[in-house]
Amino acid sequence: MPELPEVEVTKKGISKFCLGQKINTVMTSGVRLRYPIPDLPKLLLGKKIKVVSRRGKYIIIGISEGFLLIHLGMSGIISINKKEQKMQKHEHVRFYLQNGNILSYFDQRRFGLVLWEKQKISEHRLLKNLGIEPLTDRFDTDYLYNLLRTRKGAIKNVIMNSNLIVGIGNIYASESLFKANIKPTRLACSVSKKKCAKLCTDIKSILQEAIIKGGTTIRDFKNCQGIIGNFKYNLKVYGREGAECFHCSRKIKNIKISGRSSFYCSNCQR
DNA sequence: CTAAATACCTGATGGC
DNA sequence: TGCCATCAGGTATTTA
Repeated sequence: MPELPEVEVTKKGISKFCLGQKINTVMTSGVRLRYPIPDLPKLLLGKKIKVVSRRGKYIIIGISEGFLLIHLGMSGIISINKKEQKMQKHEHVRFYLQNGNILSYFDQRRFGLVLWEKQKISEHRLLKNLGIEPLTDRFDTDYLYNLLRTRKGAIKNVIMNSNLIVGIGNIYASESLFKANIKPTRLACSVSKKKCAKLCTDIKSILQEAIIKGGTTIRDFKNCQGIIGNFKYNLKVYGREGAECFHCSRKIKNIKISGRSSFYCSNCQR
């Protein structure tokens, strides 16, 4: 489900409710996510939330003496509410905060994770090999060109590889490549420097706009206050198989690239 | 080293 | 109604 924009929206949303808050109670489902959930009640009771940040699609919550590392997988949602109720289906972690807010982590498919890390967070095995943040200034034409020039795989796979660039998933890969007029199957090494310049700015503008729109909700995604994202109205190719290209009116195609649906216009993208 | 396939889950959907 | 196959926003691990 969530790519960089959805994770950023989630992170921003929960920050204002949790920053500086002490954790009064912790509950867990006892069900295993991608990895087993650690003994959070023992670890976090009475501790204070100091910082909330994001690295790629990971949310990092800094709490006295350690970090909570959270990933939403395909179906994860973090919600904030105030009223007490029974643990719900697919609710795996719940924090009762001092200010009365209850923060819950839901994940239907359980591809996500909630881990506790006491060491330096950037050294964590799941974070240390992550690629560049696409919304930083360091991610520019030269950086992208140098990344692509040596890769023989499909450009779509390369920009989705989180060890190279973080945060771009199946939706925003298709959308960025459409905007840059690059066919998703094109070999990365065959993309010219001029095209790299366009792709670089298009990736940034797509992600930025998606954040502003509150993310993309196809089916499940909601921000921490239960509000869906509206970037789906900006989608030009994703999910539009058989519909007319907004630019040239030809039919949008859907092919599999490494097993993932990939939408594009065979006329506008080369 | 790179690139593609596989496995991990639940649930929705469509064909027969 | 039921059953089966396929699909879904991710990614660590395995295989080639």
